[in-house]
Amino acid sequence: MAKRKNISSSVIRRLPRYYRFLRDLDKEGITHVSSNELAKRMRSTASQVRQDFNCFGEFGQQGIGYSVAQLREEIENILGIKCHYPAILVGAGNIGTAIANQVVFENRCFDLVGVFDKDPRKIGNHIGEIVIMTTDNIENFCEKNHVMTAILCVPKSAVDGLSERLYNVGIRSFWNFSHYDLSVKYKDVIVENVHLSDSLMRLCFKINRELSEEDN
Amino acid sequence: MAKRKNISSSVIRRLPRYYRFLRDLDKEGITHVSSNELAKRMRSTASQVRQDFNCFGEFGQQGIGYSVAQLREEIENILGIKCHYPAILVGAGNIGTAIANQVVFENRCFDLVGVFDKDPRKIGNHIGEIVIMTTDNIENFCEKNHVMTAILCVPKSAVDGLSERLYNVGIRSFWNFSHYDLSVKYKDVIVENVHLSDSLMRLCFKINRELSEEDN
DNA sequence: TAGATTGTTAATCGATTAACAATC
DNA sequence: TAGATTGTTAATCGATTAACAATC
Repeated sequence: MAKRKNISSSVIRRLPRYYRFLRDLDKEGITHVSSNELAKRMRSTASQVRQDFNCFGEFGQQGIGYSVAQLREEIENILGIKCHYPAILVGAGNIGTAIANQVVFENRCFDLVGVFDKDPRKIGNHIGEIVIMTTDNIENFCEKNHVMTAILCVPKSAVDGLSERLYNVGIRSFWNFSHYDLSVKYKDVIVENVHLSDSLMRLCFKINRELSEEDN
Repeated sequence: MAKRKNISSSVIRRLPRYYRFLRDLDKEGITHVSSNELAKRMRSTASQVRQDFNCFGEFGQQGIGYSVAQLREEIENILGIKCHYPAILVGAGNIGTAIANQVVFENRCFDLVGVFDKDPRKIGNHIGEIVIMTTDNIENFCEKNHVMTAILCVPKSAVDGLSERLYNVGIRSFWNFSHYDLSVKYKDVIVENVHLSDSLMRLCFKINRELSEEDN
């Protein structure tokens, strides 16, 4: 690990992508890679690759490049993938259920320990092996289970009240799928937003721009 | 609309968020807003707000501010939300189904005209009013229906072959949920990526960083 | 040794912030 | 008119790219 500068958000954004490409290289049986080769694969630049890695330490060897296995391991440590943070998911609707099944159960850094919904018809149903509980006693559950992170898949109207309750029992990190900007209300909170409709609007914008350029 | 500079990706990233906040202001019955007020709400800066809007034209009035309704409308036009692009969704698994029901049916820029899956057991099932079809004849369907955009919710292993087929029938815009970097392979393609597991890893990283800072 | 490639410093480029004249 | 706030130019800050000495 070593160095600890202030990592810029640009670098953070790229980290998981490095990890993915290194995992692929590893699978392909490639043992060493130069910043130049890696950059080509990722459509990045050798300079950027080296600068990014140098935020964290010196992982390469002059004249030779980087050991794929070692670099992969380093990035794994930097990301902290081997941690186990107890997490809950709130809102067992379409998205919530899909996220739980397809992403959360497969990830290695967060352990899903509870799923909550306010719809009485859903209470008692299962997601994986987890029983859906009512949100009424969510505070107790969080305290008992030392919940670190909440995954928010509830509608916008419900986030405000809910996030406040979770904040009050000490939860300070959120994976937020709702159309609500948590960081506007709380500033000592870690938030990763997945604003799906924002993403779709950006796609729309890019298409329009492309089409209007063709007209010229 | 007016001006047409090269809009930076930083500005594009922020556009849908402006749109959301303006919609909220509108709902609250607020008719005028200054760059300063808007910035406060969004935890941005007045300078940035004005700079961003000025990429597209002059929407404000000195001494008074911006008309919420007008600005909202302008951003709607900039984003192109009122367009109707025929889109297909490929991969009717957990995520695919959730995305279709919760995001795609509710958006206004893309019309979902077809859903595809290769699993024979899913063929014939419905998502909303749309019947799930086999991917075998996806090319024909795309051509007949002038499909503009593909939403990719298939596993990584399937993306490579599938995206090639879609590219070959002329599809040049993708909303990509798979762990695969389409833009590495095709450079004349518009891609919006939603790499969910990348997002979760970033959250993990940020938590770890926070915790290790507390140790100091 | 010669060639390759790193780590790192310096140069460039772009994005954000500050300042201010124009004007409602 | 005086106060407020824009649009826009200039200054600052940060991120990316280029360059190169160190070294495997």
